[in-house]
Amino acid sequence: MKPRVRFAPSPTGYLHIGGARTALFNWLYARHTGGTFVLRIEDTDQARNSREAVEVILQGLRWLGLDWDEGPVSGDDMRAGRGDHGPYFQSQRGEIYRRRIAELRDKDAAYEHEGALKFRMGREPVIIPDLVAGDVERKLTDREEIDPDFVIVRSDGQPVFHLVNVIDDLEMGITHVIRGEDHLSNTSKHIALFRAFGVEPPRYAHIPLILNPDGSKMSKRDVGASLATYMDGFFLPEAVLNYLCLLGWSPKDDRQVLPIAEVIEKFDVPQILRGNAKFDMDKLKWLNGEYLKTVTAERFNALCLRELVKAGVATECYPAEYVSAALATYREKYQQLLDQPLSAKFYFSDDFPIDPAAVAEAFVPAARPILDRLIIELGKLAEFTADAIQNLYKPLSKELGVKAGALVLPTRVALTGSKVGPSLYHLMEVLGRERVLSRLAKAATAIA
RNA sequence: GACCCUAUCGUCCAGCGGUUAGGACACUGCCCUUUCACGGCGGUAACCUGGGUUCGAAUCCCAGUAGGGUCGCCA
Repeated sequence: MKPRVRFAPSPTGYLHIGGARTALFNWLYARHTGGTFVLRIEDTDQARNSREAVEVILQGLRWLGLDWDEGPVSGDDMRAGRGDHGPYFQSQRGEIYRRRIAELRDKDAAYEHEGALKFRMGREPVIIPDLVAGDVERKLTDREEIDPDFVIVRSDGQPVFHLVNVIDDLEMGITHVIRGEDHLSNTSKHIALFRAFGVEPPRYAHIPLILNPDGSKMSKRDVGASLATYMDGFFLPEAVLNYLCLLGWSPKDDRQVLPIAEVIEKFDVPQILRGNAKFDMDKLKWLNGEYLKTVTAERFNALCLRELVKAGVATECYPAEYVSAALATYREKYQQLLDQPLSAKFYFSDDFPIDPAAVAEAFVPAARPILDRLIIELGKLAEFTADAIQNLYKPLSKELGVKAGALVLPTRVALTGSKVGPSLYHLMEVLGRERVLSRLAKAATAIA
């Protein structure tokens, strides 16, 4: 029988990075085994539910490329969905729950207590055969020792998580439950529930949690906790996915950059690591950079443009070829554009930020004759290309008996307002002779 | 308080009885270079502690310690 796995998030309005990894591991296992990946929305908590919150989850999974075989297709139409084990929203499965609750009552596995319905839990330790942690013997805690039974239907008639989760997994024919380790202790309850229904529980695999760098639990407000951070930021989904694969799983061959197809091929549940992992944004960024190197100019430009728009740099009045040529000079130094998007403004406006320290260092009196000479020579250049400009600067510095930096620095500061930036000769070619000459002239005048 | 999981460089992983304990990120030295990057070549840095088992333990067992999780009419 082919495995059937599921990702069952609660629509809270954001997709947690840990949740994304849980989805990833389920997806990987399904794809590795040729099984089925089911998406089920656990929206029993009416208070924090909305179509938008469901959309956040669907869009997050789609962004990562984690396609599901069964489940909702949109948050708007909760009736529509792929698969024949629906509905895939718990809020629409009331009838199923009622039937199963009646079954437990009939079997005397549950009883009423203060308006609620409680499940008769055994007192013996439960063996949880976990694919990651091994056989776990779960004994009762001291509080459970007093009363091992637990509520499965609230006094307001709403069934609780433990119950609906088990019923859904049972009805949907889930064979492997791959979920966060925070559920490990509760699994004894789930196993007991399955047995009460007269069904063997699925196989369980509890994966370790993702922690903050300081070791604390990663929660909503922590840096990098929400997938939106990456979707809205300068990140490639394949890089995020790759990083997540490396957190708690390893290809065993010391490689870091792995195509997802290869991960699918190698992935298996028993190889998942047992310990929690701390989130390392630096490594994710490095990995992102590795992927960025291989991406098409179109995708790269789209990311850059989004950052420029955020920073208020208008590019729309420039020809597409110009914008694209300008962004190309940031290809190998995207980090700079990211950290300081305004530093790229010199391409799109004469009113760009100017670093006073750079001006003080570059526009010394000795720079005046150099700039004047450069203006003349650049004006005479037959072709205003990076190569031609470079071939002008090098000999000229020799002729003037100064280091190349003596020409380069004033030029760079005059053109960009900064000491750092893309390759000077290339950015000059992109900027074009007219803009270059006018900015150099302005700088030369300022020195005098 | 009880129960459960975990424990190799700062971080993520490799190691599964005998290794100079390996790779990556980060940090750092040198080279390349018009700046900043990229890249290339190096460097610093780890087996939590204490008992066992064994000729021999990072590797197996136990305890302690530490970190995380769970014990809800939250999911």
